[in-house]
Amino acid sequence: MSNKLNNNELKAIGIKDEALLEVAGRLAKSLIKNKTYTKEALLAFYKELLKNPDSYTSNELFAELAEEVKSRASLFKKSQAIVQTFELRTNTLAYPIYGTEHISDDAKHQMNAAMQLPVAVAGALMPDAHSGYGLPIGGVLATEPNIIIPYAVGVDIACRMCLSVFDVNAIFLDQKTKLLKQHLLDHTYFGLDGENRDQLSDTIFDLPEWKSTAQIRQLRYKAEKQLGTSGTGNHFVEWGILDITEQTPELKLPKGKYLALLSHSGSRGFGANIATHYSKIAAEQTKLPREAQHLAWLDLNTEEGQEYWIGMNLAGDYASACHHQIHRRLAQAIGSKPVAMIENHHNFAWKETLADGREVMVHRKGATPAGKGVMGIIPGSMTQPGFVVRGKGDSSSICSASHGAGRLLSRSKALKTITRPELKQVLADKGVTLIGGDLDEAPMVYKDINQVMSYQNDLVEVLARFTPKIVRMADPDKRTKGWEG
DNA sequence: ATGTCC
Repeated sequence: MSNKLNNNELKAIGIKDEALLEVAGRLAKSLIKNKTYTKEALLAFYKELLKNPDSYTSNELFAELAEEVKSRASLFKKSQAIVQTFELRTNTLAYPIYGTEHISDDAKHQMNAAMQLPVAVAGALMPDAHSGYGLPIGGVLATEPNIIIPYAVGVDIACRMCLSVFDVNAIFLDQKTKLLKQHLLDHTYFGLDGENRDQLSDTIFDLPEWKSTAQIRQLRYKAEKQLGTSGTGNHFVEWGILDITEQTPELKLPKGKYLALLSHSGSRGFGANIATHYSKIAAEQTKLPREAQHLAWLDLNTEEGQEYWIGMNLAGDYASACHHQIHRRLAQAIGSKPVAMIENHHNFAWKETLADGREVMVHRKGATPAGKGVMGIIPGSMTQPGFVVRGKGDSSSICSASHGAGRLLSRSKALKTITRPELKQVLADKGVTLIGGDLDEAPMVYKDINQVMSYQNDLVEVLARFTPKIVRMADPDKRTKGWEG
């Protein structure tokens, strides 16, 4: 006879989400083991507690479960906060646009709307900008310091880059192409793959923030399963050649060509849930005219604002941990350790101080932090180089730079116009091996990165150039078309 | 970006 209640038995009486299952299961194990309750008696008791959690919040044994049930009930309750309606300013705050001739009018109109928000302080549009949801991708927006706009951070909170540099000659890439390709196949997981793989241990879940809100507790199990996985769309893990052109302490190595690993991904389902949940709450609390409705904000001086801030920052730490898992697995596979690691968020918000001394909240949605001396990575495409950069601290750009080349073609247009043979040809011409990847991520959907970089000479200094050689992305979307090799 | 339509 089992001495514990299994998840199916608990689910049958209505204990469904992961955080509740954990608490109820743990409690059951000890109470049944020490014979305080029989299984049947405890199930009956749980049913009663679910109906009436308030009656058990001061019960020594069951307070934790009762509180958890109560917090679950209030999670999606409509916020009691005051609904406030705002008008846009009639004047649009001026902002610089880098590479304006290659940026769509859509993206500019979206940025204009952001610069009419009553909470806007400053902004800038990066040379890879294109239209997004709310703030354009490539948009930088500084607001009053107590304001946070979920859609100016983006749905993939802490989408970020991570580069590992190995003290291994780049010749290794040609000599061991097959082996390196196999390592990517064995040690990277995209989309929903790999949720049941063996995990490396990680201290990320020791953070107390995982216990901070009901939503975060509820998402923890999913986050554990997805730790160290990549997403879909433009996410990738790739081996390539890092050509160090400036000797600098940050890159540790002398000028030359080295093996390097570059990854692009974010906070997976965890961050997406935080983002959509608080975007809804922001839209309920902050009513704005139609052209700015997706720029609704939360005030950090409210409970909801504080919760988003905690969730966003935890998503940042989680996304970073995901990259580190990927890099650890692949470093182990090649039997080496990186001598340097460069990384940066490009969908995030930070409390910063402008050059004139004003305290602000800087939202970067598809923009690389480029404060003075701050290291970052600006990827190009599968067939164009990415760049290791050091920020110059340029104040007009709000210490920011582009987060890549930027899209030239929308996903839908790319899927209609680019063919599989065209993609194969361009990869063959450039000597790039691709595992997975759909036509809407083909290199020709992106702007010319060299041109994009030419617009940001005042914003960043290039220290090294990364050329992708073996790329892994999510498999093509099976609903649109198959991948036949 | 997201178990991409609850």
